Amino acid sequence: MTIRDVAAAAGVSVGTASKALNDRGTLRAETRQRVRDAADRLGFEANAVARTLKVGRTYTVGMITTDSIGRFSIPLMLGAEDALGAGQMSVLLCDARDDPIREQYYLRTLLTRRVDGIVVTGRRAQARPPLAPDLPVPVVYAFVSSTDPADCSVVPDEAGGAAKAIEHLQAIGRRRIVHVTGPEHHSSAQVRASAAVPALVRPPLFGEWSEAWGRQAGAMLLNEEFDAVFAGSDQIARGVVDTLRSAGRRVPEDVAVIGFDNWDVMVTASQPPLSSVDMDLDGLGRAAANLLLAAINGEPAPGRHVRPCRLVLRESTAIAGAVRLG
Amino acid sequence: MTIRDVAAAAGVSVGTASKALNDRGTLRAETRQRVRDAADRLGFEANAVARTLKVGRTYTVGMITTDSIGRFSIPLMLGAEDALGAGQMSVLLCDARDDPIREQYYLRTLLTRRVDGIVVTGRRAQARPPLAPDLPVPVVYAFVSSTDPADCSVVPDEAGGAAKAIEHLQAIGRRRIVHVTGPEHHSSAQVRASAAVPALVRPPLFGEWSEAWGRQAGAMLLNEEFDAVFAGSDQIARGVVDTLRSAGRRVPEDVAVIGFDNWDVMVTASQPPLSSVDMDLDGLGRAAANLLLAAINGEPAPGRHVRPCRLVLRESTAIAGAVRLG
DNA sequence: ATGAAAGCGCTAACAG
DNA sequence: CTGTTAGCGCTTTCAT
Repeated sequence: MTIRDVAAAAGVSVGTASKALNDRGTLRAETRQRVRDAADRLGFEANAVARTLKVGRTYTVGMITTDSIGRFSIPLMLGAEDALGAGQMSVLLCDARDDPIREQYYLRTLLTRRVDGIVVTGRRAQARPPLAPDLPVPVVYAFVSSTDPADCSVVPDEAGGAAKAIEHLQAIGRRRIVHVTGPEHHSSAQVRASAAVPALVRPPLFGEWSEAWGRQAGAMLLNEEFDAVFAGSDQIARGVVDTLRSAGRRVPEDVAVIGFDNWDVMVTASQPPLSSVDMDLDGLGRAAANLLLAAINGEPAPGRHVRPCRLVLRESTAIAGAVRLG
Repeated sequence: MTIRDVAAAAGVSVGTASKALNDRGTLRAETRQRVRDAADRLGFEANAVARTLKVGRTYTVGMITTDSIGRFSIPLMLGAEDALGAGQMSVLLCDARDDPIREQYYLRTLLTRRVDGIVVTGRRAQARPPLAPDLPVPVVYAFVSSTDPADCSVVPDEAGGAAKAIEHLQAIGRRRIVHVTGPEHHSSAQVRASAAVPALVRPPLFGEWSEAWGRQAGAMLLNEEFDAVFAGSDQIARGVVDTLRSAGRRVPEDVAVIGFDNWDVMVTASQPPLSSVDMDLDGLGRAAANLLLAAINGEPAPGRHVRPCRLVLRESTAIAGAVRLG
């Protein structure tokens, strides 16, 4: 079943059939219709492979997730996939699992398949070395960024997000703010903590990205004076909240708590529901996709593109209340 | 940069170059090497599109996730992607978002691109109508299954998993078991509940797939007598545990609790960590991929392939203890 | 308005 | 052992 068969069925040449099917050239309306009818009748589906070979574009992009696909990559991927799909692009999925060998293998596969471009995503916001030097197709890094400043990366403004969280806590009257977050060596923990530090009543507590650590940190803080917690993640926030409430502190009346990530399952299951900083990963993925599409169309936008985070307010910081201490 | 350039650089014909690069035909070792050197020197990457057009296989499969990619599709996808990658297959990602229009659009895209096969995944274990009748390529359904029994589906044995959970609770001496689960109309809730019912001390409590519902159900149960809870999901289990503990019941001493899904972030964050039923979604994805590869190679295995669930035991059912009631 | 023909990059059958 | 050639299915000049 090729365009030959359609042409034969419609009694025209393949060239004419091609024009009819693609709305090109100048054809009599009647002819066009006749070809289309024949195509429908035969259930003809044009072979994209052949077209690709002819026109030189595959309308395909590769998506490499450096670390394994996790909670962060998903919204990124979906946003990107959706935006690319709107541009008629298909997405080849490559899960590199944090393995440089796999990454290079996938890269070669993608180049061999002549993708029009590549988006690289991953969990770690930290800058990473470029995929490879001098790639023949545009690459955009989403969430992860490249150490080469000439590469196109789109990243969340984590420092800005942290600042918004702090400002919000201050706006509801809190003055004694503490910060509990992930591992000190983790770039996101560092960036968020640095942005918060000027407003903190004590040095940040670094630990793990887990609820258990949140609970532990909460316990450690019980004999200190504070009226707000900015947590480096929703999981940590939830752990903190649990401990505080078990110890009789009211949230948000006694202590307001705000998390980071706005991970639905965490923020809604927490009691009370958590205010949080949303990095808009879906939008990030979309933005990355659009930058890639632009680059493919010859309008690259090199450099780091920083996108704002958004505050999502829920009960855990709901009550402005009075300033309770000091 | 085509094979022509390589041939020219090596001083051979394109045919010879092709053979050298693909280890076909009979060539002098020296010639073969000369061609390879030229290819390396020029950084030649064979054009997979052209090869595809010639040999008729794309070594690409489509992966359609019916509902949006979520917690369940991810391990499925990754398992499948990994297994397919081992077979040199690339994966085209299609997120249909529960929209039949999108699904059909993607299906056409995939057919147009001449994928060698399609895997369909999704969150709902419930059977769904086939993608389309008489597809020219093999399709396998993973987790979701097709209503057409002739289609190839691979699904978890949810009833068996529920039975294992119940047996485990009985094995540690529990006799008054209750079941709290998701919406009654949800196929997974039904299947799991049906398997549990003979062993239950009261009718199942149907509600939602949320922690909040688990808490609520826990509260409703407080004035009943029971020594074990089989929850339809880890989230529900966690909610139940929280309520029980707040009310002074010890888990697992007074009430053993087991969940379903073995969702790491839930089972580990719960206090105590939750025993759970694991559907081995990664293995499911792998199995689906292998069935698809087999079908592509002319050895289809039609029908429903049921895979066992696995019990993962943690503290929430850790203590055998004495039978406390009855 | 339509048809004929060249060619995208590669492989494979057939000559030499 | 190596070169020549004929396509894979489609698009696109260029004639007619």
